Amino acid sequence: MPTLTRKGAATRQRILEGAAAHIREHGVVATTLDDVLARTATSKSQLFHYFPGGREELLLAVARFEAGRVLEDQRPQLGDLTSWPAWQAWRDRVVDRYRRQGRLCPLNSVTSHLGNGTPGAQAVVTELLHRWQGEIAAGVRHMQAAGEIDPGLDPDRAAAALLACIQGGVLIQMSTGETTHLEAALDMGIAALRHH
Amino acid sequence: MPTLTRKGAATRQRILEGAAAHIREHGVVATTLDDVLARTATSKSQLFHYFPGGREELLLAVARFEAGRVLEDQRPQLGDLTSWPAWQAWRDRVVDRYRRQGRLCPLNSVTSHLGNGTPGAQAVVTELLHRWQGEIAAGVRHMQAAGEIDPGLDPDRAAAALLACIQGGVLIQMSTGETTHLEAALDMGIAALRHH
DNA sequence: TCGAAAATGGACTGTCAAGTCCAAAAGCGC
DNA sequence: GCGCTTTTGGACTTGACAGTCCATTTTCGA
Repeated sequence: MPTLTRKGAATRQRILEGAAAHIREHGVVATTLDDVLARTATSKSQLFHYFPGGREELLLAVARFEAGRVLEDQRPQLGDLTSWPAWQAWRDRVVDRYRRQGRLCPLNSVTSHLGNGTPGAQAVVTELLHRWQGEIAAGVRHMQAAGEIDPGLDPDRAAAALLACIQGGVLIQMSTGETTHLEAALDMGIAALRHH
Repeated sequence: MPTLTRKGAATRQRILEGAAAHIREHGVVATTLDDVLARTATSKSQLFHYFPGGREELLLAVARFEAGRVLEDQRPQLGDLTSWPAWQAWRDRVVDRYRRQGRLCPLNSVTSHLGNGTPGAQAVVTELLHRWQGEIAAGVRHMQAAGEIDPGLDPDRAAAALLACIQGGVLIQMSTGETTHLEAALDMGIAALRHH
């Protein structure tokens, strides 16, 4: 593994971001290496220099890149679920994020194309889900400590359910283009926390 | 469109089911027309005779085929959500169905590969979702009529939320292999109906 | 400034799979 | 059984795209 010079690192990053952008716009299936090359003004040898594993390695890198954005896009609300208005603000932020994103979910797209069973893809997704669920659970615990949520509720299980609500809502949005299901599911999930 | 003889219809069906089976086992990406031909003991000309649109038309047909199974696999419980034990039985059936299916969701796989925006794919999925949600909503209404659910609850919105719970739970199962999220989300969704 | 290591350009190859074509066989209404 | 339509076999064409290779240029530490 050769050490990267400043220029090399920049090129690698350019390829990665270009690939991510192209995938976000056109989907994985319609993204060839040549597309990425053209868009980023790089050559084949560069791509294979920085991603020796070729297409597969590049896709995995894109998956990691996109996974990193998911939680960041929910900041700072996700880390501050300390009051009911804060939960509502987070809910709005999530809905807004996915409404903006539109019908394409790059992460889902990439990982399902890579095969969900692939070790690499699986690692990226499960780690994201795990952290996501952990942050929600932390919010639940905080509300429990504040006496706002029944202490008998299992925070992890509740967070798991809420996470599924989001995933399902987004998945449905992929097909319908509407965020109504996402909103309904999130509202129901949060309401369930309050009235357990 | 030539009229199909008995033999022709059988061949067409054989190709369709063979393609669906191969996709369920190996995923869309790893399914070529030649694979399908080999498995179904047919020739190229036959495939293009019955599916003039080629691969794309075949995939769409597979999507329709798989979509048709989804609700059928939830019978008879889905059509009979008339008591809390019945809801529980349905919940168990859904969990069981997806546990059996394992990590591959043929429908999701096919449609996301076809592109969720494609008119054909979109029609198949939205119609399935619509009918699914309708059946759940009918169950909610029935329980409302029986005085078991708060009549102030919007049945369609509740059904939308519950549907999102399922979709999200299944999506997470694709990556993790576990049905814990699906179970947690369904339980929460049904509990929300009771305690609204 | 010099030389090794890294970065780059781009032509070239090989593979694989979708889709075409035509001639031969089988089915079906009469 | 006759003739028209449907069905079938399978070779062939075409195109696309991942991945390879090597010569050349640039970077960067000593």
